[in-house]
Amino acid sequence: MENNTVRVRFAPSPTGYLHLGSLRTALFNYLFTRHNNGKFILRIEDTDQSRKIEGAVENLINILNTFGLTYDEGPGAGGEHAPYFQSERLEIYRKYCDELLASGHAYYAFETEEELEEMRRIQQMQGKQTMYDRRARNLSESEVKAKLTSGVPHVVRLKIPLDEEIKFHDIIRGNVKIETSLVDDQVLLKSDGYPTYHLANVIDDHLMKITHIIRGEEWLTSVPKHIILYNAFGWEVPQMAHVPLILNPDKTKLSKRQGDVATEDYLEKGYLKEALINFMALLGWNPGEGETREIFSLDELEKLFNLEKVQSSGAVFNIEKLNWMNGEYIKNYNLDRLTELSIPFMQAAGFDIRDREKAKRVLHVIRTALNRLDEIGKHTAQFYKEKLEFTPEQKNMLEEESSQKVLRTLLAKTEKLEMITTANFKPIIQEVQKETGIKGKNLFMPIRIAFVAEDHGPELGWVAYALGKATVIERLKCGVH
RNA sequence: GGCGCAUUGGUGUAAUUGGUUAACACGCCGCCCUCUCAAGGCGGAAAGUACGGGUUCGAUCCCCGUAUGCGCUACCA
Repeated sequence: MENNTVRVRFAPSPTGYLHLGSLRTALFNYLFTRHNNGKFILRIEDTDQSRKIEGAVENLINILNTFGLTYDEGPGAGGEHAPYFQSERLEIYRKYCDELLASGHAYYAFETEEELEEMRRIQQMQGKQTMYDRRARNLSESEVKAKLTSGVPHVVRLKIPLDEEIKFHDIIRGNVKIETSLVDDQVLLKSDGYPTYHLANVIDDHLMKITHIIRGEEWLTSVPKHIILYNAFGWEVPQMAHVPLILNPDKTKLSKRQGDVATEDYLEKGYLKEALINFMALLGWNPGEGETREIFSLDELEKLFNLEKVQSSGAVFNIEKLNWMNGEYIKNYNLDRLTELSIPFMQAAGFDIRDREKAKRVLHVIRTALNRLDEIGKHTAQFYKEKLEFTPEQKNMLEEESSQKVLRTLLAKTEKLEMITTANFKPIIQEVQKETGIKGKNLFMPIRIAFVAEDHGPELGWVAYALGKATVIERLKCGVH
């Protein structure tokens, strides 16, 4: 039973923020795991000492949690394959690397980075392809021993078999084959003693019993290196699925240069996590079979997701559609939760939101106009005016004889109301219309202006509801002479 | 340059094992609703499936070639 449990991993390197592409990779991994009742493992690939960033891991875990992409094993969650930080597994890599050295699948190399650069420069000048010329493969045993004992800095490289063809199957792309003559003798162990991605990744995936590797397409061409490693160790190769890239509008790989790529930034702008998840899931995947719905909860996605329906070509990140989808979520969200989420944005816009009930009413009334929570300020402002300031045109409108009639009649009727609800104010306006014979713009505009000193906004009945009876009465009294 | 992957309206996608007026959504345009702004409803423009060859009675779907795009080509992941 243990043997056929699906085990999947998300293995980011902590960069300080979660790239949208990584979010989607994490999501696909998560969905695949849950769909198959498997285990989701989080592993931190922090083998690049030069890119260490303080707090990056905490941030990453935080984000995964807020999106509900919970993992079964990993930092904080424990698990029998700990530690889950590659930087804490150095001895493991070293041990397996020694094995490779002993079996002749790997070898020591002593070139400095400068020498390698020089080598590449020459190759480039000669029009040859740039790759390690494998010179250290010819070092005699005694030469190697001498350099080692005298402490010359060294790396360990993978001995790629010459002239073989590596074939493999990718769940998303089908069969792929690559000539080994084109594959570089990859560095496995760096001179600082840290493993490269390739070594650490293969060892950990095997040790952690990963059954399916789901990662970005940019890894596709390095699969042969990994397969050679699995073979050298005599390990079974996990199944693989390389998901398409997320692209900029100009079809290049989604990058920082052309907008926000950090998931955090989207949260800050008031995109809801449910909308982000929903949208990212549909970027490169769809349920197929004529399904035309597009709004899916995480639960629904878990039920529907399968790797076979993942697209094989890159998907442009269409922010217009995200905006629409986010708007859909805002319109249909539980109002109390929406209010909670909105409070920080209202605060940021400088409103006094101590009255939660009012904030809730305001949200109820303006949510249809919203695509993002950070747009809240401009739609909410009219409900939080301390005192009204009228434009000359608005003043004229209020002074009109008919306007005064409308306001007076409305005031009398409003005072009789116990409280204003979403439904009971509109009928009152209609009564005013009947009694005064005034209708259309001449009926509504004076009221709107008297209420909020604005020409636009939600329908009047709702404006009154959001304002509350006390304010409505007060404003009407102000408007009447 | 080499290698790999990809290619359905502007964008995301759909199209039972080859047979559809090539569907849905976003965006865009128009109309309706309406005090305004949104939302909502209705409708429209927009791809003959990158191009060229095959295979087939028939190809978006299978095969080959070309073009284009992207990715990789580090002691980064």
